[in-house]
Amino acid sequence: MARHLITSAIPYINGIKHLGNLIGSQLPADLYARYLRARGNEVLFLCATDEHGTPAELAAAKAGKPVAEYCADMWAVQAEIAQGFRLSFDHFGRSSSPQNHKLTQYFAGALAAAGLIQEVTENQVYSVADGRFLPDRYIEGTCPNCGFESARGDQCDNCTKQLDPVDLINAHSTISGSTELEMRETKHLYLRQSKLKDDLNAWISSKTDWPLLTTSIAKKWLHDGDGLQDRGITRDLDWGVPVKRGTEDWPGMEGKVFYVWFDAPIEYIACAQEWVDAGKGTDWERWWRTDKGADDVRYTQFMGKDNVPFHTLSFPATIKGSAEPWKLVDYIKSFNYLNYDGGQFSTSRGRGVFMDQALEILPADYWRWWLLSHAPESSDAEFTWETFQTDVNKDLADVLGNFVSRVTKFCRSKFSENVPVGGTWGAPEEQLIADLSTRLTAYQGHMDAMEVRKSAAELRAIWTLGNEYLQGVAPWTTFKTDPDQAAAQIRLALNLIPFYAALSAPFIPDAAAELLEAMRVPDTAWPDDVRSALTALPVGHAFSVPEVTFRKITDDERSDWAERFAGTRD
RNA sequence: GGCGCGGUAGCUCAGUUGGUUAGAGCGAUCGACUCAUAAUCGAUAGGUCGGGAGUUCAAGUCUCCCCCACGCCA
Repeated sequence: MARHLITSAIPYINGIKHLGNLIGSQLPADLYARYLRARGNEVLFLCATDEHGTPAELAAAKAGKPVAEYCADMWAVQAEIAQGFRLSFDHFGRSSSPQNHKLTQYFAGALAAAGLIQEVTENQVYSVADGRFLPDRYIEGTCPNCGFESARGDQCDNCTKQLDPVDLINAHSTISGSTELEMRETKHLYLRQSKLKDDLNAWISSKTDWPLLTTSIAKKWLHDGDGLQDRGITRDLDWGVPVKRGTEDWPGMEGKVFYVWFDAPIEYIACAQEWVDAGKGTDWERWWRTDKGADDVRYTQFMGKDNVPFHTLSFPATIKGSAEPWKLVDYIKSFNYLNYDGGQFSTSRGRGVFMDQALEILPADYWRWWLLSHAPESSDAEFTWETFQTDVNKDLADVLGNFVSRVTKFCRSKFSENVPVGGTWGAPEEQLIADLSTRLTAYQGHMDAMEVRKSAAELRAIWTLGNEYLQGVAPWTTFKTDPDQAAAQIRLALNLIPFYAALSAPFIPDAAAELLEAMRVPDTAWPDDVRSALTALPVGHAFSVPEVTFRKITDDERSDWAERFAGTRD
């Protein structure tokens, strides 16, 4: 069996993520991780919180907490919600961990030694009242061109004219409102990505099997304008990884930290160290160092399209530039955006459903199924309450849930709560096995290829085969003239339940577990062979009729939720 | 303004390297069944594949122009 390293883009720390964020990386990554584990592969699935940068500092200030405390609290919140959605991370780390601090500084040292770090002195806007340098997005003023009052430091959103912060009339800090701004000289480190352009280009060009979305974004950044630009990797902030060259101080860089986009991807590696230090694993290097056993690892990253440039270029530049045998990503699966009811999900405006709210109103499996079966793979996708209600009711309650219900209840009323004896298989059963085998092969093919929507459609078709079979052989009719034959039919149908549970677990793990429990099957292997899987339950095996596995979403609930989540989050 | 992803049945989407009557699910209509969460199963209807021009024996599928929507950027 193969070894798979899987990472999901790490969510930013400042608040709870919405469903669009969830389906953009963590959820499909979890689907893949669960599937590969079920198929017997060795999997290391990592995620973490991305904690550094100005937004975290501001959010902490707004919450009235020291930033370290705020981040620790929010990490705990996000970890709990991730658990609520059954995201099966082997470790959920933090980019602020000591391991990441050390490793980030280590990479900076290696890049410097390779001649890929350049020290640049530049002028930036400094806010005396805030006591800090201000990124362009935190400076506003009146546009000298059109008079728009909320023009940002880098451009006017009204007339689109490109601006310099010094051009603005009445320029002020959006943090404090202070107009006491001045230009100050400051020194920063730049990663000379341009020197790695050819190497990165050749590498990206060799990835012909990557999603178009991934490679097209990468190539745009490589070739647009003057090509790949050198990138500042330090900031004048307090909260972050202190700038060091390995373990040594970096003269002239005192009091500065690495830019969040430099240290965040390195957390993928540091997270594996955290995983070991937490006592969950024994050797992280065999996942990350190709000279120490990671050469047979297949590394897959999941992310939304906004993260693609950093994962196709910036982070690979860090890895390649270090000239050390770190594991490079083998496959990048990227996703478009999920829209909410005709518009965008909006964290700032509280528009749409957020992860904590979703779990308050429905079990995780409902969301997992709908989001995955509508994953925005080829283009942006649309969430509406109408489709959510009809799809979930139809797929989960009517097709799968009701199948389990009709089979177990029929058996209980005509036979008992034990797998009945008697009868033999004939043509309909052979046909069912053939059909299931065909679809199982297709399902596995789509899952292997990370074709999420197609996988969901195939799984649903497998569920439907059970209903088709029952409708065809009609055990309720057979029973009147040939109870033994009806027993054979319902025995087969009962066996379909654990079979479905095994195949469905990557999508709907809780429901799958409930079905196995009801059927009194302690554990189930992936059904490589359909025929043997459908004879797994021994005659006389006791089971119980499960509770309603999926209740339906009512019209009242749908309209209530549509109203509740349309506006502002309180 | 530049760039990017799209524009396929009422809705959500599939459509490999151009090749027979363009597919699926939902919804709709009709029928079957009655074991089941008023569930299920079957059948039928529904599309000038955004518009136009071109290449070709043949284009949803390639080329050019235009329109629309969304996103990114300067």
